[in-house]
Amino acid sequence: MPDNAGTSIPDIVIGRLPLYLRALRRLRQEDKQVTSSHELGQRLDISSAQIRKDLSHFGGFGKQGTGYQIDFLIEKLQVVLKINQEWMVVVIGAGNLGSAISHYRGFQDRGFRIAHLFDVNPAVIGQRIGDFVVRPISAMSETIRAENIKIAMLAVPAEHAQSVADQLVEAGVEAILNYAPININVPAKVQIQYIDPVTHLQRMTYYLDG
Amino acid sequence: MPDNAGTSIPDIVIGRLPLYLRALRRLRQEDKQVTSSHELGQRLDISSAQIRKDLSHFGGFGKQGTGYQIDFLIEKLQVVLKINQEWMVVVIGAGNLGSAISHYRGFQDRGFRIAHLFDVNPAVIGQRIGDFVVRPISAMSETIRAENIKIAMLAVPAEHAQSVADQLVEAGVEAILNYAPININVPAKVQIQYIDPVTHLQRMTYYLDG
DNA sequence: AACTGTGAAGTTTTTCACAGCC
DNA sequence: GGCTGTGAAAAACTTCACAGTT
Repeated sequence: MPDNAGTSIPDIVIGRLPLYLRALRRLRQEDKQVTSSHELGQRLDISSAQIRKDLSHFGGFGKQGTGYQIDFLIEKLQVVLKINQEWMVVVIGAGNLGSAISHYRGFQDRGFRIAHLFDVNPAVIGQRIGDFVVRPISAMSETIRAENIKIAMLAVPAEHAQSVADQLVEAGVEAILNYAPININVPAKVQIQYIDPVTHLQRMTYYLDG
Repeated sequence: MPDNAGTSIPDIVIGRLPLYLRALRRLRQEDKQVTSSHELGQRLDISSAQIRKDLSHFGGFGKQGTGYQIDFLIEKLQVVLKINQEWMVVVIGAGNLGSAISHYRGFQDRGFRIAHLFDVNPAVIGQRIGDFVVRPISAMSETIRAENIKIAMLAVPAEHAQSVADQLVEAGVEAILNYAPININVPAKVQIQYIDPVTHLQRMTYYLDG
């Protein structure tokens, strides 16, 4: 759980902002200038009251009778989420998953740039994957420290996830996106998020008949 | 939102069960036989009361004074989640992401088997990716119907996600795991879950300084 | 002694509903 | 007329705390 001591804004609200942002950018792509809590809500399957209340935590971004200026709201949300800047990210693990992450072009225009790709396997170190040359994990801590990198994506086998995470934290990383299907423990000040497709699938099968 | 009309068990509870299951399997790997709500909670960063209450929705799986038999609880949770069977899954999109998904070996022992991999691009149709030969998307609906497949993983570009999802639903798919960074609309009876790494990253940057 | 299962209490989150503005 | 922002009400969720069991 994120440390909310200083602010009063619920984490669950923060978690919805990226969804609003994604939908807003989509609307802009469709050449819309203005939207409403109702329209956004319909797209996201979230009530309009919810959206208005969430946004109201950060100031009055809308206009009565009119709605929200899409460009303006995008800008504001980017500032709130601190993605009105580009964050450098490292990827650990150059297997199938790390490789797919490294090839993905969708980070760049949403606030993130992959700076390095590390792996422990001598067979892949030095090889080119996407725009990166795989670097040895032995150089990881030093690089992270030298470049003041705060965010890591972890795509190593489950059995190594905890120890690599420990190294990342020790090197100064403050946010980890863990793709390994295992819980890892980090200090409270370090942010952690998980991506495990199987948990999503298992959540859905509950509702299927069969 | 899943349709909870019939049952009274909150979706948020269902969403935690896969996490319990994952942790339990880990404990078993460590050769433990028995655990407690306290031990599980510590690993998952969830309160022990929460875990006990969640599990109590499905019956008394534990023993006072002792805790939970790990094998027994795993079995019970698998039945609750309906993964005491193997679900066939199709993957749509054979790009970097679809390819990584198709190579991933972690589905099999958690209740899912990839049956087919589809793509629209003639250049990749017929090619081998992992254990699969990429099939044309034109054959998708018929195959899904013929094999009574209920689950799909969607790894196509955002601009095609909605139309492919429509086809999937039309063909009888009842659960979609969408990797495209866009919201899609499906009938209420169809389950949908999203995987978008960027939303996770954006949620974490809010808490970083800088 | 250790731990579960659970009502009751407490907290958080969502929805309602409407005053106020464009 | 349409829409936001927001207190107040309602609903959902989590934690407490303890009786009961092994």
